[in-house]
Amino acid sequence: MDLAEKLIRTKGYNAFSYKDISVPLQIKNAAVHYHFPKKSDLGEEIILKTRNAFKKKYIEWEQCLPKEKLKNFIALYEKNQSLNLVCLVGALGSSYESLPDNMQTSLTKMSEEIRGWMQDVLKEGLKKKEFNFTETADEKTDVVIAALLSSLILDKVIQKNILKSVKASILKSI
Amino acid sequence: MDLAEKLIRTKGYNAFSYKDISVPLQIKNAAVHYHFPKKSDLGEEIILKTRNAFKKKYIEWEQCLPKEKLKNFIALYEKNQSLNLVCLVGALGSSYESLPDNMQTSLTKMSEEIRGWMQDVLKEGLKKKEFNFTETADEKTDVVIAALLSSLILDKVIQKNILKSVKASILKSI
DNA sequence: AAATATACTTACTAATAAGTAAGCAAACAA
DNA sequence: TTGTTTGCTTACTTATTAGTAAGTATATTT
Repeated sequence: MDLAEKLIRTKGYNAFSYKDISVPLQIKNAAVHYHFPKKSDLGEEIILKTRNAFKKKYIEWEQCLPKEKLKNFIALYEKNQSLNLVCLVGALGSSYESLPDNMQTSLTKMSEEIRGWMQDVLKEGLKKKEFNFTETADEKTDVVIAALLSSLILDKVIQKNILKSVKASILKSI
Repeated sequence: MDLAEKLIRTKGYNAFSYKDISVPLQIKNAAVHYHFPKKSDLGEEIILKTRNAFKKKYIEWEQCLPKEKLKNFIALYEKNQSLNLVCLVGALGSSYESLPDNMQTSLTKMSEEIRGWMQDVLKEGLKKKEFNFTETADEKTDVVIAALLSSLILDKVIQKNILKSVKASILKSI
């Protein structure tokens, strides 16, 4: 699953095959099919795994102040950047129409959960006067999650540290 | 080319084949190969076409004030949204590693051009006191282009009007 | 009028893809 | 100790993919 996830997040879901997993692991193609009968089963499991990992994180951060939560969230992207990986939503979402139904559904649910969490963080920060941006929390949420998502893509394409700028801009404007 | 572009921007480069072009056009597979011997030739041509279209646009906007230029740029994304298409950089960039060399190169060049243009617009707006954000123009550039890019992806995944929020947030914070 | 270029079609090839059915060895449970 | 489950392998099938070689009809140029 780790290998498959890395492949999805560098080459995309449609550009990797079970051979890309079986060869490095020195097993046969059919062994992969034993664990994940269909490629979409593997794809869905990876989404669920990522979603659970995020859930674990934000439970861990529950006692943090909003600004700290936001910084922790950005740190997740910095981790991805250091591993040269785009985020899963970006990797899969850009070819949403080509995804099997079960993957579309679980990707949508995960994305909604992340967005909902960020809305809560920004609202809490506004209430606690830790933040004082002029937009509504919902509007700000969408710029923040959108900008972070793309920054990992643009990092690769432009080969500049886009995430660094995005982080600076978010923290200054919040 | 229009058909191929649409396929790339809905399903991704690796999820479409020449059959997806030849069948609707009622021609044979080999006819497509006659015009674009390799799939990567077609891919590159689409990038160059998009780049030229953008160049034409920003030359058209040369006399506009910075804020107007920014609004025109956002309107490009609104157009894409209405057609249910993600932008080309998002569609291709998220699977950058899987792209043929010639496509990587031309995608990078186009993205740099867009980013450079936006940097100029924001610097000009700052100088003319039309904008007064606290970040540097270079930092703000990266949030703006990143947020717009993702908004079209997230629109599909979350099925909410993310671009609308992003637009509102950008215009309020600038 | 002859030569040539254009835009295909027909008919393939070689490679790779996802997926399956049947068999087998080792671990484990009754 | 016998039976069953687990985790594979072997050996396929079927479909699709990118790409090509050779031929053909229609224009266009010389």
